[in-house]
Order: sequence, then structure tokens, then C-alpha cells
Amino acid sequence: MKIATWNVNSLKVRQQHVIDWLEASGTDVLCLQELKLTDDKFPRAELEEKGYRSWFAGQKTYNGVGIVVRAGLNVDEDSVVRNIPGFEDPQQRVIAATIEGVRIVSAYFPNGQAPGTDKFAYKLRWLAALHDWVASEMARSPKFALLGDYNIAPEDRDVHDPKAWEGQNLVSPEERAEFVRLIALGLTDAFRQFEQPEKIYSWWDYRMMAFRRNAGMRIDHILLSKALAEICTSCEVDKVPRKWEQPSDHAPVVAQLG
DNA sequence: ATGGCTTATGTGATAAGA
Repeated sequence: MKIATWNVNSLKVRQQHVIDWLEASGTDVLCLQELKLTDDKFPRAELEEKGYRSWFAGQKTYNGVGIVVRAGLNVDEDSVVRNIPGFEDPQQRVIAATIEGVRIVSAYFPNGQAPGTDKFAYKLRWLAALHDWVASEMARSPKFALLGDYNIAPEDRDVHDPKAWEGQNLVSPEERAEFVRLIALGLTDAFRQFEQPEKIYSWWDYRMMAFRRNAGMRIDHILLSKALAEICTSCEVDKVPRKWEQPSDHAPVVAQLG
């Protein structure tokens, strides 16, 4: 099973990219973030036509997450959960489903704006709630995968210019500590399981020709429980869709299970 | 240089992203 995560920065604008990339990559389960549309605007029928079923939690203008699954894969309908249970939040940032016995979570972590702001405090509250919920999910589902836009670059090697970014949003010690706390639950960063070239990133600012300069950050991740990490044979960032016309500022991250 | 693009909303300027 090939699983992937992609922040599409508006599914309305990126609908054709998603369809093209699904077919080109052979992905079985695609976790989407930043749909930026309400549920009635989700292109469910269009994806169905191409052979994929979808589950999603959308809202107007901002956020919104989904899981797109190749038809034929077994999805437990009763397993679908939207948002972090017990964490009151109007922002649609989490959806989970059990697919072929694998607990899949698609998550859009808060951006946080800057340390010291209200949005940053919300990010830390959200991370704490996610941590506790993930712990309980892992206890129930040994095959567990947390995919999404984490809005955290875990280490300096995940940042094009660590000196310039030191202490700032996405790399601050508080955020990185929360990432480490997730890892401490028994999760593995699938990307770092394998030898990788240097300077691999998953997001590049639209401005300043950042993509051409490879001035990016690795903030989109696939974390796997032990049972899945053991059967994971590859994990890569696919930069190709970032070169397409009118691209998302994020590239998809893909992991092969089994 | 705290901007530089891109998107949504809505029809023009603002908010938000990272």
C-alpha cells in the first residue's frame, strides 16, 4: 500500500493536479490538507469517476482535510473520525479512517504565526491535544500512521537557512519538543528511515523564487508506528508537482508500505 | 526590507499562509 500526504492549498484550484498526481504516482491513500472549501464543494464525484473514494472535513475559506482512497481498498465506515475528540475546535484540521486495518490520520497542524502570539499558543494547545489522542489511538491500533502538514521542521537539516530561521516559527524549541514528544510515543519519521540526499524539503515560499533556489523547509511528514515502520520500504518527497503550472507551495510526501 | 506570492472573499482591500 502506497500512502501519501499533500497540502494542496485550495482543492478547488488543485483538483486536476490531485487527479493527475494520483494516477501518475500510483498512490492508494492520499491525505489532503488545506482544502479551503466546504463539504458541498468537495469534488467527490470527480474523484469517484477516477476510481477513488473520499472522506473529508471541510470549512469555508481556511483549513479542511481529507483522505482519498483507491476503490477496492477496505475502509471501515464506522472508523471515520473528524477533529480531535474532546478538543473543541471550529477549525477543521483532522480526519482519521481505518483502511485495510491501518489507522490513517490526515492532519493540518496550526501554522502558529510566530512564538508569543495567540496563534502560537493555540498551536501548542492543539499539539498537546493531538499527542494525547494519538497515544490512545496507537494503543487501539498497532498499525498507525500520522500524515500531514506538521508546520514543524524537526531539525536544522530540514531548513534551507537554519541560522536565519533560528528560534522562529516552524523551528522554535517548543514546537520541536512537541515533535519529539510525538516520536516518543513510538513513532518513526518514515523519511529519516532511509538514506536521503541533502537539502530535501516539502515546502517552498511562493515568493523570491524560493523553489528555484531550493529555499525550502521539510514540514510535511509521515510518522509510522513500529509495525508499519518495519514494513516501510521507501519514503520520498515528490518535487515534480511543485514544477507544474499554478502549483501548491507544498510537494507530496510518499511512503511505500510493504 | 517583516516584503517579496497565492488564495478566498467578493468586486477592492484585507487576512492568512509559513
